[in-house]
Amino acid sequence: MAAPRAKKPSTRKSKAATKPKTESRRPGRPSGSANKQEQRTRLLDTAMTLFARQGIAETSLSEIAREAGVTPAMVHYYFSSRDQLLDAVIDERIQPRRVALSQLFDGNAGDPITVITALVERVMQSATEDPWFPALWMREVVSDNGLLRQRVAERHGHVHLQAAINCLARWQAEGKINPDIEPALLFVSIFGLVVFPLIASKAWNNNVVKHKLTPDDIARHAIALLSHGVGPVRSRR
Amino acid sequence: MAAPRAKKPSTRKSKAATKPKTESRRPGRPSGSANKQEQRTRLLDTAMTLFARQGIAETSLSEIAREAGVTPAMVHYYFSSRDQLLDAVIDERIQPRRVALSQLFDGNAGDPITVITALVERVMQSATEDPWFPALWMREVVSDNGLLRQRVAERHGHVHLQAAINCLARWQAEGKINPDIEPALLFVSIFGLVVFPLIASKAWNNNVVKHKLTPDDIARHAIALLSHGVGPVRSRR
Amino acid sequence: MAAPRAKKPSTRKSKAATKPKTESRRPGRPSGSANKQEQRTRLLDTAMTLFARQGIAETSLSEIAREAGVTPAMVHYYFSSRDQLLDAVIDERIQPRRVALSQLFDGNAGDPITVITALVERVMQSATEDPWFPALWMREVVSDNGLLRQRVAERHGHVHLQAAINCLARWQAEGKINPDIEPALLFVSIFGLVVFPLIASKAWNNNVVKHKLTPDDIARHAIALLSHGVGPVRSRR
Amino acid sequence: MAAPRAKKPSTRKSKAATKPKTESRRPGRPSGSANKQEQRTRLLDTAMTLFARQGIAETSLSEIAREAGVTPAMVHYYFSSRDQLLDAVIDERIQPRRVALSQLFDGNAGDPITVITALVERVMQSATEDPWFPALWMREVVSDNGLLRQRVAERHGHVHLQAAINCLARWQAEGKINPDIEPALLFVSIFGLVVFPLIASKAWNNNVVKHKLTPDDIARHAIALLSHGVGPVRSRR
DNA sequence: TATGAATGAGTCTTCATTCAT
DNA sequence: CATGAATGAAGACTCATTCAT
Repeated sequence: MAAPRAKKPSTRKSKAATKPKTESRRPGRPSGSANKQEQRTRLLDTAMTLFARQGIAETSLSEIAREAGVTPAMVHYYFSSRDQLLDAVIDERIQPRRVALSQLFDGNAGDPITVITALVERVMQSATEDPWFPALWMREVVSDNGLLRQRVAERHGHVHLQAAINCLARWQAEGKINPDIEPALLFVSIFGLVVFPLIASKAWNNNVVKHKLTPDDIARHAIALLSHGVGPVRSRR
Repeated sequence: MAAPRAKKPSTRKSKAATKPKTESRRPGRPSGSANKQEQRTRLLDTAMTLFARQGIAETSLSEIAREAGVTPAMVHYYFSSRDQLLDAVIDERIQPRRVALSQLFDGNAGDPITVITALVERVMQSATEDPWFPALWMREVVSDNGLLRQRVAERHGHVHLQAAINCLARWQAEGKINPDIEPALLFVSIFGLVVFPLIASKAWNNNVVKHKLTPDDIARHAIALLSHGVGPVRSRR
Repeated sequence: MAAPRAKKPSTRKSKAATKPKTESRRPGRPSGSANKQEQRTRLLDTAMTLFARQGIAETSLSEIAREAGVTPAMVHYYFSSRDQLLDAVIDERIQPRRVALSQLFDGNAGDPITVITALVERVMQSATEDPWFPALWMREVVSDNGLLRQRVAERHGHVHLQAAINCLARWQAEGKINPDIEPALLFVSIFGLVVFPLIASKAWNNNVVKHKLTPDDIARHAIALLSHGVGPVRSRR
Repeated sequence: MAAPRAKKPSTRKSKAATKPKTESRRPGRPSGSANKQEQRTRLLDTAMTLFARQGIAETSLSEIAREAGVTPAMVHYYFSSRDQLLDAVIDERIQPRRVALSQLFDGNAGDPITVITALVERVMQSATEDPWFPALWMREVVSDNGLLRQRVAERHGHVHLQAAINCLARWQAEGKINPDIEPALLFVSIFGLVVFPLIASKAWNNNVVKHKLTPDDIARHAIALLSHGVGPVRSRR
């Protein structure tokens, strides 16, 4: 019935170091007595943060409750079960982003590079707005056995994705895209080209690489790669 | 001390559907009395399979034991603890692959495209040889909070990766690589360009895309993208 | 972190014979719905009883739960861990008694014999009031490797004991106490002179000794020994 | 079936600090290939040491094996079971001492004080010869729920003790002993008067008491108390 | 004679979930 | 509306013990 989660992750994972310990409010009478909807949102936010920080399976409801300063029973009260909490995560946080990203291809005006550049930037922006975005997406949404992957597909299918792919395929048919490229994979490739480096570089700074890589560096890198491949830029036309 | 793992994942996850249930041998006096090393290898293999299929946190030692047809106590006998099992996974399965992949850049002879193509093919080959490779790598090794990420870094650092990056940087300095590309990210980008589509396409077939994508399709796609970007191929030279 | 305890003691130990099996209430919805503090106290009482009856290491949390008619998880609910249960035992049962006994020397009025007699009687009384007192004290509090010894010292030190010793030393300086006696040892000697015989005689009756020794017999014995030593009473003055 | 023992005592007990880590021989081919009897004796010695250091329930057979530099299976080989190891401990280490101590009263010549003094000294000597003596005796042999108490009684009864008590009773009848003293308790009182202080003072030095108490101090204290009680020495004769 | 491999039973602990209040 | 109390189920781990070699 319940969704997987793990023991207190007393692993060597850099948790202690990572966790900024948001001054976990002690339970008790809610200070502002926020209305139900606000409270729910707050809990969901807390969940997203912890899910991204430690992984979904590694985060218990008690942990979420503690971090949000409420009782574990209250998390249940608001979401009925762990399972439904995950559904809420998907419906209210994941799916809207999926739609927003795919929609860039909707008014399939413009040339590929423009739209793709926009996509890269939109992804980058998402990552900046919601700190949970890259980690959670990569590990739980697109990973093969990610805890949300199957659920996302079951609940919302791939309609928007399909539309984007169709657009790419049309472009390819029109000769605007390298024919060796597989349109269905292109969308996810673009995505990977942003998220993968974003995450990989996170733990590196001052170690593997000398200077800290900014989101802009990563976006530029992705766009460069997508625009011309690895090779040096050839003379235009 | 112990690494995270999850309760019996009785989630909606398509587990039941996914699990091919390899006719889990019932425990009992060992039939073949394999020697200790073989037995250990068998257990490690089982662990890799389950870790890739369900995720590490979602796989209990009992599950591994059951799947391998031994008692849970025996898993302990061979690995002493969950923690050390993960260390074994890293030292004996993950790290060798990390090294092998990076080493392609060692004799940094040849031009970028050749080496990169070789890398793509080697990754593809790894994925074919070891079914656990893509899923485990993506979710546990490179994901931000992957259960192996930190541990891999702690145990083995990034020496080989560094060497590969240096090679790429040299090429860039020699004008063989697009200057807008970030060498440090390139390696992981190449990787992502294979693994991401590999995984993403897995659940799609007959759904998002009409024809089943073969490993070759994916490799061709990746190489095309890396060679020239999305744009149509320009006149050679 | 966890404190030692032992496997089901299915030894030859006379356990089965000894255990009066207090009609272990079956778990289930609480009949009387005692408030939390009462419940906690009841559990602590059960723990003290079993700890005294079998030893601390030999008593598992499940055993305590069973005896108290609750689930093992509930013992955790009330004490969080085996370790903290032991801390509760010390803080709420052991230390108060330590203080009470030492305090007899506080208003150091009166002559040695009077105070010492009072001490003997107070110890005797403790043993009568709390059946767990002698056994637990001897085996776990004062024994060299008793499971509580170190913990008691760490949590509460020896302040009161020190005060009592100071009082004894003062009396000795005033010539009221045999100069060959070591004041620091006297306190524990008195204690031992009551507890040791109390415990030793417990299993003897009708065996080593013909008539059952009452607490009074033991107290008289201890006081006689402390007052004049083994020798026959010499002419007064 | 098995006798109680505990988990790896990862308690706060000062183990780490206490354990002198006798350079635990690694298992392997026995160096000297000692004959069976010697080997057995060595194992028993190791067991006594650990039992005294940590308690019986807290010492696993593996621990004994490790400390002795043999395999756990070998401990079994030599003693057949945990239970029988305890029996060996009793028959070969405990009981001989019990007899030796009681025998002091055998040739009931001499006056009480002389014999009692001899007893105190013999106990003291035992404690010096065998480091395990005081701790083990107090916690496992005489404590109410000591793991050896019942077993000792079952295996060897109290014959010698009885003889000693008879001797004391006779002396009392002859007016050589304070009539308020209970002869049956006197023996154990004498014992307690040495062992109790011996153990209690162990952890104190430089803390509760300023100067380190030597065995001689303790013996003198015990004899003083036994000879004249706490009061100042009255005019001799 | 000795031991490596294996296991069953039992420990502490954590969690999602329920329910009466 | 919220929660304190309680529990069943499961997980990692440890140990004494067996047995084939």
